[in-house]
Parts: sequence; structure tokens; C-alpha cells
Amino acid sequence: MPELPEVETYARYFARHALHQRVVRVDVRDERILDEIRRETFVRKLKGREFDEVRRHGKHLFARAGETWLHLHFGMTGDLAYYRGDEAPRFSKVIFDFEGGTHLAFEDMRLFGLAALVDSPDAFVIAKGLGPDPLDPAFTFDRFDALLARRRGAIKSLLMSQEIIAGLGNLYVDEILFQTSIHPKRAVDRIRENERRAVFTTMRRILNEAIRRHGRETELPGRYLFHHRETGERCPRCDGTIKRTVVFGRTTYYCGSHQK
DNA sequence: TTCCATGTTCCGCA
DNA sequence: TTGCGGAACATGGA
Repeated sequence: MPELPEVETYARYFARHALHQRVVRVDVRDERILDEIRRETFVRKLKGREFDEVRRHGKHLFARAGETWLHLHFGMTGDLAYYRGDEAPRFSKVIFDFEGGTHLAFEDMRLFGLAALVDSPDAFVIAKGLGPDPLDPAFTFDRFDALLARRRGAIKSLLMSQEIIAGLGNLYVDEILFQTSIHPKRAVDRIRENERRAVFTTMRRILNEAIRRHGRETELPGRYLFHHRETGERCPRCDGTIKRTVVFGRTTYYCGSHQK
């Protein structure tokens, strides 16, 4: 379920449970989850260490362990589980055993996620060309607006592009555009400044709202589009009908009446 | 059985 | 150069 609010929730979960404990074993259960690192190297550099800091940028989570940082990306189905005992979660791909008998499992059913080591989160963000994190306090409307300037193409495509803004995914982009009454296919150069401001503030409001609900979309207010992602549904904000299309290769829901 | 999925990347084409 | 459509990846659930 990993868009920004989910990954923020995972980051807090990691920080709450898995810091300052010695890693006594690193169990890579499926090597395919590792990104450009050999299993032996991954294990060697983490075993015996303690994680002592967690950071997030967009959908990427980083946890510092000595000289290196664990990097996790959750793909479509990634998750974390901290537990005690021998019952590893079904789709565990990497399990960290801590002294004291607890474990942190990185689960990923569909294997679109990845685990790796990086020298630093900042260097990784630069190397990958990731855009700013929308919740970074230093990320202002003016910076947001500059990122959209001189571009064409559908607004949804831009908001989905991680090299422009890092962290938004299919559900949250649809939600932001629904709540700002903007059609997902509207060209960005045909969006007025007051609408761009609305997108910026609504984006932050929705993300913070979702984080307050621990990244669980199902707990978002009933008037959110999230609960009405079905062709033919009644729009919870007007008398329109929910329609479905494809933008940026992704199934897109929007209200055929109030989103222009 | 068939279709779909909250992500990312790569390729070809306009 | 920019943007977009399509396919691929792996796998469970409706």
C-alpha cells in the first residue's frame, strides 16, 4: 500500500520498534529483492550493527547502520512487521533478527520493492534525480510552481512523476485532483495559479490527513474519492458520476461533473 | 479462467 | 527535448 503516507507510517514504525538493537542475523529469504548488491555484502555490512536513525524521502525509506544506510522501497505490496517468536510473515523477503529475540521482516508479495545499501539518503536522492518531498518544510509553493512551469502534459502525469515530486502515487494524485476539481488530463499549462495553489495546499492536507490515519486509506473521510473508486458511483461532492480512464498508464477515477 | 492491482523502468514513436 | 503509450516485471485476490 505504499505511497508517501504509508511509507511515512513504516518509517515511524521502524523508528519506534527497530532502533538501537544489535542485528544478530540478516536472513535474505529471496535474493530477487536485493537491488544491485550481492547477498553476502548486504549481510556482512548489516550484521552486528544497530540501526540508529530513520529517514524518508518520497516513497523511499532509509535506516542508518554505521557507515551505511539500509534503503527500502516498498513497490506495490511491501510492508514491515516487527514481531517476536518464530512465525515469520508469509511474504518475508528479508528478516533482521535482533538480540533479545525480536525480528523485523520486510515483506513484499509481488517483489516490486527492493532492499539495498546506500552511502547516504541525500546522495541517493540526487543520483536518482528524485524531486522534493512534498512534506519537506522547505518545499514551498513557489518551488512547486517552478517545477510545473515550462511543462506541458497532463497534470496527473506530472504529479505522478517522482523526478518532479517524490511520493505521490496513483491513489493520492486522483484524490488531490478530485478535491481540487481538476480533470486529471488537463494540461498543466492550462491550470491557473489559484488552482495550482489549491493543488499544493490540498496535497499537503491530504497527505497529513492520511498520515494521521496511519496511511490507512480506508479510514479517510467518506467524502474522499478513495471510497468511490468505481465506474458509475455517485460523486460524494456533487450530483455527478464517477468515471474511469487511463492516464500515465494507470487506472484513473474522477468525477465527470465537477472535475474540469 | 480472466482481469486487475497503491510502482518503476525501458523502448519506440511523435 | 519532451511526452506518451505499451510492455515487462511477479504474484495473489476478486
